Amino acid sequence: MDHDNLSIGDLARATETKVETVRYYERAGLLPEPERTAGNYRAYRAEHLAQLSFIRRARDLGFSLDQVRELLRLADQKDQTCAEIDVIARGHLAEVDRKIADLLALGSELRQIVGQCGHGTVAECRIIEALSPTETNRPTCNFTDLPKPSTSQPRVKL
Amino acid sequence: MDHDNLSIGDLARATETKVETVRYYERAGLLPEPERTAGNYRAYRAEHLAQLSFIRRARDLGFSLDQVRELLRLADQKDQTCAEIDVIARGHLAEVDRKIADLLALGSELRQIVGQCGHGTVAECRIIEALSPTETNRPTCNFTDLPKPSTSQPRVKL
DNA sequence: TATGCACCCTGTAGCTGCTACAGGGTCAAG
DNA sequence: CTTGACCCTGTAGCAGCTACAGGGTGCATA
Repeated sequence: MDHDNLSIGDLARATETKVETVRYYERAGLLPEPERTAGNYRAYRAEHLAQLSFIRRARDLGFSLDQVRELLRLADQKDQTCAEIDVIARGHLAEVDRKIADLLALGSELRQIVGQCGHGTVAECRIIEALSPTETNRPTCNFTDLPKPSTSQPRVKL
Repeated sequence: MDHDNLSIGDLARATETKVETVRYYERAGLLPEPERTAGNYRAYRAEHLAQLSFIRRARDLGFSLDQVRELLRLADQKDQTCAEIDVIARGHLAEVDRKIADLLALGSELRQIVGQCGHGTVAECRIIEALSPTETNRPTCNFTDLPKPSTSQPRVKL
């Protein structure tokens, strides 16, 4: 590849991305289609490198691909206010905080269960017991009085 | 459905699971194939309800389907020690703790970035700036001195 | 000149854990 | 006899990649 063009492999190495992922981002509309060489190789330039770096950094910070697409679009409108950018970033932060709270709750529940294990036989295992339906923890079902469908919260996404 | 059999809908309601998910668990080998009625309907019994409750509880605690399969298998060997169960549970707890740590780090980084936003134009937006490659934050690339592929840590799974 | 090797291309399938159809069959009530 | 709620199978979709298969390109070396 000549002096100011980068092959897909160069770009991938420079951003610690897999080659397949770079192609995936192109298909997904996150990275513009680059020029091609005579041999049909992708030929990237500095702007692609900058854009892919931006994408990677945003991904590292946990933004979804949709959010990254939005951020890229907004980042291009240099004279607009950054209110929308702020909304995306704050929304994502709120999501991260929510996940931390969920995981903390989960972690303490798990820790409690694990802490009770007496290292005996499976029959007396408190972990299995904690997972099994008990008198107080049994799903409501005496085969005649089933509960109605409930719209419960979606469960924690790990 | 007769007096001590449950239809898939009954089972789903009793465990707050979608019908499709129950069938999925069967295909995935988590739930044994039940008997069928004359009309080819699945006919579940109390043991299926107990097992599905176990699965749901384990899933709520964030165990993977593979882990749940293992737990179910181990839970069946009542006279063995629960050492393997303990290993799975502790391993999962360690994973949850790791994710919490990752998310806390991520959250504080995000909070710092968001806190710097001056609500001006995109051109001066500190959020975009934080995402962009900078002098100190640029991917190593002067087009002649590219870094070698590095085996970095996998990024945080949100 | 041949050949080997590293790299590139496209296209497709796989991963997790569901969820959502489409296009049909079953069954009890009215 | 129709309506409606349920059930069946099979397949495709979501995110965000990752991993081939089956080929082509480009450069160094024997």
